[in-house]
Formats: sequence, structure tokens, C-alpha cells
Amino acid sequence: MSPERPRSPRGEGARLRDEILEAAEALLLETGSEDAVSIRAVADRVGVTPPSIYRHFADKGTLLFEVCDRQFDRFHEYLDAKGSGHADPVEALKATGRAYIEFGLSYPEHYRIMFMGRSDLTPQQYEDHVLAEHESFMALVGSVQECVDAGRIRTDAMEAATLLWTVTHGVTSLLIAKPNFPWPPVEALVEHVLDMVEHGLFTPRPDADV
Amino acid sequence: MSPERPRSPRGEGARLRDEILEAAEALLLETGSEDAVSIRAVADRVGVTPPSIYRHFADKGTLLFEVCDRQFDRFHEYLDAKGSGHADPVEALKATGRAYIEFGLSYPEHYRIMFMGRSDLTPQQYEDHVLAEHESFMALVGSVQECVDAGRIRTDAMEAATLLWTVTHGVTSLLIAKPNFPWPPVEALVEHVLDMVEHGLFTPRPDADV
DNA sequence: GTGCTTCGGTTATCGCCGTTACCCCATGGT
DNA sequence: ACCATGGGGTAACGGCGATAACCGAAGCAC
Repeated sequence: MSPERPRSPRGEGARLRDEILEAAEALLLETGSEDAVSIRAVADRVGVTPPSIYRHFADKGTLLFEVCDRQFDRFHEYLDAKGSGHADPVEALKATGRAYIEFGLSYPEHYRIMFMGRSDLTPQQYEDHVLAEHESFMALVGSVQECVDAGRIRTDAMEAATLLWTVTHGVTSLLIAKPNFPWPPVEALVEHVLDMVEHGLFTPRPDADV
Repeated sequence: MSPERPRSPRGEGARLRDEILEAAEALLLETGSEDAVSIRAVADRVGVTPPSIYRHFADKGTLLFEVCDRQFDRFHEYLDAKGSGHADPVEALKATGRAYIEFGLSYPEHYRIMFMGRSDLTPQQYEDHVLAEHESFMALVGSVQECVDAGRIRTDAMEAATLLWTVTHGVTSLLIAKPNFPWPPVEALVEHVLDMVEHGLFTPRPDADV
């Protein structure tokens, strides 16, 4: 883009690192395809030659991972924000679920990389990621535990949190992977899912109501 | 592999087509990675040069799609088999759900391509695929309808089928995408999910039991 | 000021990929 | 005997991720 990129002064070589991250993120958002975010494309956008990328990132996977990791942080903030301030812990959980799906659909390519792709990361990144994942999962477990303490849930917090994650992920990932399937309106689908989670889908007896 | 591949006789040029399909499938199963199934690797395995592949498949996507499409057929047969022969339509549905997850986990790379990847197909393939997908989804709707007719379900068949798909897909795809997450044993997880779908996760009142 | 190190980035290149244009030759029909 | 055609092969293009080797300017010691 800008053919004249000034060389960074001595101490601030890390400045390029940020520019690379932002260029990669912008490219990911604009093209909506991980494949379009090539090392060459990113370098071109920053106004730098491809090998320069490797001064700041070990490989392409590391770069993409870091791009998504940033988004991951915002993801958590968003979930926390949407999940707090509810008097009813069950409502808080449902709000978190809505926010999860909403965020995933807002950044489908990030979600794809983080939760739908093959994660061949370096052991170090992998450890970081597992740690972050575990942390955020445990935040969910905490929210679920409030429901358990209030006697509003039928199982233990770990199990319920796992189920909630799989369900919200199921909606999010299928909507991303199969955008042309004749889905009902997203809001309705989400509410139906939440209703299913809350009350179940089947009636225990043929003649029972609710 | 075999350096001496006899040339196919006149009418049976399509024989190579099958060999290519089987080589690609074997490669996919052995390596467990879509990336490892390169045109060159497949050609090498068959004992043929890369351009020969293009006599039978328009491009790599078409080849991979066809490989997975075969598996898709077996997938449906398996689901049908596991879903039939149940007196209780709800049990039939649960059995189908178990089979879905089991099959997906047995062929994770196929499942990945079919349900978790970016599907950039030609319009023709896409149409075929949508049709097949719609057909199998409608089979599910049929099974659900039996539950509706028996008065065992709280919503309409289309909605319930959509929910069931998203849930089973959620379990399958997360287990595939995050194999190192500290999941509970798969069987237990599946049963918990099915139980959640059946009865719901939350209790309507703090003092209610089941 | 002069020399040296070191940092920020480039040039050139490798090997792999999907894909295409073009050629070749054995076979079967006539 | 001919020759068209189908089943392949040869060579090559452009793009990719990645690496090795280099280079020039900025800072530091003296």
C-alpha cells in the first residue's frame, strides 16, 4: 500500500509487529477467508517484504493464532459484560449463551480458526491457548455454579458447563459452516435452543403439559 | 507405489477414476489431514502423473468432495440402521443421535470436510450437496415427526430436527476440534447431552425434583 | 571523528502446491 | 494400412510458506 514505509528506529522494532498483526486482522475481516491472509499479502499490506514477518512471528500459524487470541480476549470481555448484571443466575447464563453465538457469528473467520480448525500450534502456544481456554471455561463453570447453588440445575457445574458449551458451539459453528441451509431466523433459533436447554425437548408422558 | 501401472483399455478409462478416489480416501484416513491429500500425493499413490487426475476430476475440491460424498452415503445408511427397529420413537431418535456422533468421531477428517470446513464448491456440486443434505435432514424430520405424532415432543418437527442437529453437531465437532480438552468419557458426555435434550438442564423451581 | 557491532529489513532462492497447455503413442474401427 | 481418439505423460506457470545470506543505517566506545 504505502510504498514508503520508514524504517523503525532502534528500540522500536516491535512497532512493525503491531502493524503486521493489524494488517493480518484487517485482511481476515475484509476477505473473510483464512487462505487470503497469506504472508505475502500481509507483508504487502504493511509495505514490507515477506521475510520481515518472520522476524516477529515464527510462522504463519503463530501469526494467525495471535490475531485470533486478541479477538479471544475481546470475546471474553463481551461475554462477561453480557453475563453480568442479571438477578437470576439462569438468565445470566442464557444471556451469556446469546452473547457467545452473537460474537461467533460477528467474527466467523476468527471463530472458525479458534474453534473449528485444525490447531497445529507450537507446544508453547498450545499451552498458552489451553490455559486461556481453561480459564474462560472455568469462568463459565463459575456462572453455572451460581445456578447450582440456587438449586436451579439438575447436574454438577462442570458437566452442565460442558453441555452448554457444546450446545452454543453447535449453533454457532453450524450457522458458520452451512450459511445456505434454510435456517430459521437466528434469534428464533437461539431462543429455541435456549428453551430446549432449559426445559428439554420431549414431554415425559404423552399427555403431560410443560 | 507400483511403478508399473498398466494403461487402461479403451472403454475403461473410468477405472482410473475409482483408483484415484480410493487412493485419496486411503490417504485421508491414514494421514488424518486434508492437507496431506495433495494432488501429487494421490497421483503418486495411484502410480500416475498429477495432470492425469484432472482427466477425471475438475479440481482438488471436486475430488475431496466426492470422497466425502461416498462416506456421506454410508453415514446415512448407518444412521438409518441404528435408528430403525425401535418401538419408542424417542428412543429411535436418541439412537440416531448416538450413531451420528459415533460416526463423526470415527471419520473425523471426513466430518471436518463435510461439516466444519469452508465449502467452496462448484454450483453443480453445491446443488447436489444441498439436495443430499436436505434429503437426509428430511429423514431426520420424519423421525422427529413420529415423536410429534406420538405427542412426545413440545414443538414442531422442523424446529426440533434443527435443534437436534445443532446439538449432535456441537458435540461431534467440538470433540474433533478440541481433542485435548479435558472432556468426560465420550459415552457419558453423549448420554448427558441426550438427557439434556430430553428433560432440560434447569429445574423450573428451586424446590422441584425432576 | 572513527571503527565496530547490532538491529531492522532485503535479495535470492528452495521446495511444495494446484493447475494448464501441449505432446505422444497405442489401440480399435474402417 | 490408415488414422482418429482416448489414456495418459512432459514441461511449465504462478503462488505459497519458509530459509539463508546479505546489507545498510543507527548507536556505542574510544
